[in-house]
Amino acid sequence: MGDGTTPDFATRIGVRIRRLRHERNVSLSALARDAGVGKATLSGLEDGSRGNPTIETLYAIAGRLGVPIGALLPDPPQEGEKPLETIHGTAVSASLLETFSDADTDTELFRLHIRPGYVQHSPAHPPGTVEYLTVFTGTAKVGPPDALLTVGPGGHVSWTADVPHTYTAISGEDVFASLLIRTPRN
Amino acid sequence: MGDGTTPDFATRIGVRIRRLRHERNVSLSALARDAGVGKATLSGLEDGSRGNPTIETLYAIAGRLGVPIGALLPDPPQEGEKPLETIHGTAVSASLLETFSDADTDTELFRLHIRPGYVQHSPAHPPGTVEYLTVFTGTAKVGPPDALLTVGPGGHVSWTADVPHTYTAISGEDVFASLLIRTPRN
DNA sequence: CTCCCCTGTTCCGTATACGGAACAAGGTAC
DNA sequence: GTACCTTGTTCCGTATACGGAACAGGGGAG
Repeated sequence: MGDGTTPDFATRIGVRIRRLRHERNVSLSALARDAGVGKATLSGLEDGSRGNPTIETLYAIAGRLGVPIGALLPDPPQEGEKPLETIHGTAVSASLLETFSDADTDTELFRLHIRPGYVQHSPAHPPGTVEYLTVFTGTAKVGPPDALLTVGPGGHVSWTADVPHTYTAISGEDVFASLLIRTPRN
Repeated sequence: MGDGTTPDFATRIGVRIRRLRHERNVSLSALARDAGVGKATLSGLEDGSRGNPTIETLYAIAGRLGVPIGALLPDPPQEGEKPLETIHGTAVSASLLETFSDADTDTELFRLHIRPGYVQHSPAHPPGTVEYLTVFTGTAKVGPPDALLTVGPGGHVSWTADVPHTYTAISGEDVFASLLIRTPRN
């Protein structure tokens, strides 16, 4: 490996950890102790000599710093242009930004890009699934074919997505939006 | 280690990877090859027998799947209560889930928890900043003091946040919500 | 049937991330 | 001065994550 990965990958993580640690005025020893990792590990990580930490290690450190893992890492990988083809993505590309599980619901947050000129079809999701769309730029027409909703910049709509539904960018403009999909568990 | 970490930590990652892979209709072999990791590694990761992957491995896989690292991981660690210093969080804890930069705007996505019984004050953000709040549970009253907005479960509001504003959970119920803050750059 | 290409799993030697311990250096107390 | 507590670094044996290779099984093609 090591080829696709950025060269200074190691140091970048180290710098972020050290910065976050200093912001909180905790010593290396203290953070290591509280996070349950060896001082050697943390020291090596921070100065970049230990390049490739384990998730468990990173988790412990991030947890103790009160930040999500993502905050410790260089910007998302996104090799080349693989935006994550959603369902049959000619019109829509969706990047899954985050998933989190509440007591009885799974939530997925996507960042959505709808290209004009096509209609994106999405099949029915499990019963009770609700989608929340917040549009930042452009105007979109979304929802079940018999109950399409139009939503412009700054607008927000939601619909139950347990029936087939579509996404369309209208007025020839690209649509950028965030999409939250909430699925009841079981 | 292994004490603070959830027990099924390993399997959770595996399940997510497998689900994302299946959604994309790629085989394990293909993903392993394209991501530049061993099939053994990926296989073990997916079925949970390989519990504690290296960041480099996870990065390669996430990159190839087109998702940020966070999407592969169980909920943010957040040991104890270290919610990422909001403003002066007695009433609100906010976890920064993701930040992304568009051409001229920085977007921050928070997961918000508003505790009832207090009023959370937030100072003015830079001019042009807009906040988008989507409430999942509870009812919140938010916005500038002279233009408070009430929003219940499933509801969504937005307001320009370049003036001081407040967050309150009303009706004695905890509010869980997602908050997007969009700040124009320069 | 054989041959080929694919699937995902398991085996195993090597590389390395891990934490405990020892360490030098800097403060403070007395 | 000594004694003690920090700080962050380095040494080193052990545990383990890694990928290459071998593997069993499933479809087609002919």
